[in-house]
Amino acid sequence: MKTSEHILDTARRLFNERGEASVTASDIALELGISPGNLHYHFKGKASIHIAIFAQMQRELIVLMGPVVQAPGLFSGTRVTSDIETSWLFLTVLLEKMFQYRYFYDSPKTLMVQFPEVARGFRRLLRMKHKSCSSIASQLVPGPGGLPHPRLPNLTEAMTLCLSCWLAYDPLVNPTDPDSLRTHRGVLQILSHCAPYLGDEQLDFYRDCEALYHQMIHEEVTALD
Amino acid sequence: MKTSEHILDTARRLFNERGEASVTASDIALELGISPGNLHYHFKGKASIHIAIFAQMQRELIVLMGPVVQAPGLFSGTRVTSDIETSWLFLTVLLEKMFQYRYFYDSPKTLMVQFPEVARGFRRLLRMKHKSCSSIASQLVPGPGGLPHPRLPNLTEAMTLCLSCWLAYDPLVNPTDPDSLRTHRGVLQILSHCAPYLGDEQLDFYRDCEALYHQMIHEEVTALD
DNA sequence: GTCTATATCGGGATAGAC
DNA sequence: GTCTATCCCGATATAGAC
Repeated sequence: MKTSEHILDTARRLFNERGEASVTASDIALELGISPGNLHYHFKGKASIHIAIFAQMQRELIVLMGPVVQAPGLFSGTRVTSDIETSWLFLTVLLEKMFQYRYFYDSPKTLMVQFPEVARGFRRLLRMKHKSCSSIASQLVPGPGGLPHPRLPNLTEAMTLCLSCWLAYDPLVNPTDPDSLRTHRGVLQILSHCAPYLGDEQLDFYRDCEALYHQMIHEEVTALD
Repeated sequence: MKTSEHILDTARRLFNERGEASVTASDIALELGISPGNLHYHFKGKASIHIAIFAQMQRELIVLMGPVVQAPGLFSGTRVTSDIETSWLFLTVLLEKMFQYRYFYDSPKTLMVQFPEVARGFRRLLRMKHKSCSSIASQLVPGPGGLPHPRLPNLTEAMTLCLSCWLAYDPLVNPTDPDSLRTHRGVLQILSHCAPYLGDEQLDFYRDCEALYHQMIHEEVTALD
């Protein structure tokens, strides 16, 4: 593995753990066991590290969401339950990937004001998240007579907001929860917006997920004892 | 008006406009037309300014939410429509107050990791927001036979998330919107979570609000022409 | 309370040897 | 590619006159 990749990995980890603002270039070098001068040889300051990490995140998220955005038919399974199962899996993978870059979602503004290309990229990702949520919602909540449900725009907006802000919000409410629980609860919270409209079969699956979640909480509590 | 109050006002304005991270103590002094030395006489660095501004926000938000949190009966009007009207007004005032301190909601983590007292205060405010949303939701969405609605916890959580994150999220989607529109849309978005459960009379009021919102957008567009 | 001038400190950038 | 050593600069803190 190349040094430059090591640098990006370590930087991302420190940003996630300690908060972007309180990590200096020297901190990253120290953690890696290389000299600040050497780090500067690979990346000219924190700025270029941020650009590189964001580009990495953008590539990986586009790989995930691209198919869904371009072909909404991906979510058109034949069985009723396949819709919500597929949505559940998709959101889990998406949220886990975002979690790897969670420092960014703590304060998107900070990096967006500094780097225009990050701002553009983030808006693009946000549009893709919006389309992904729209895809999910229109599959799970069909309108009357094949038409879109009248509340679909509102529903999509709420789900996109939840998807975008979950990683910043949940740690404030539940600071000590383990990562897997956080992701799982996030997916549930996003899907819960569709709950009032779900049919019986879909609702069963949703309730299975909820039960699984409560079971995870229980295991977590007993593990702490 | 005392100099120290001027300092807090100017600091808050600059933080909101340019982002907290990119405003230095000297910037604040320059904007006020006083010397950096004089500013340092009143507040020992940016840190104590942040503490003071947060304390101010906390006081004002507690004044707003205190009555609602302590006496949920505040929202128990006799007319059906009074519930949603009162909720609409309450959320509007609350969101407008939060808007005055919006720089904080762009990156709560940043200040929370630096100052433990801010972290504690913010969690307290978050719990009050949660209770406020719970109050609103339980009024608008009564369960069967006087019991709480089975989906009330989920609904409350979604509304609290929306209330907490709106000021950070909406500017990313609609960067150029005027402030009043942003607040109004935020209130609508929070209340929209209750829409699937609203009765006819309440739904009428909600639709009136939506119509008003679309009218505001139209006026905004024509004003730009 | 307010100013000017100066000191300090830390992160980031650079030079040159290996 | 990597190191050590040094320089630079911006933000903050301090000293002392008015």
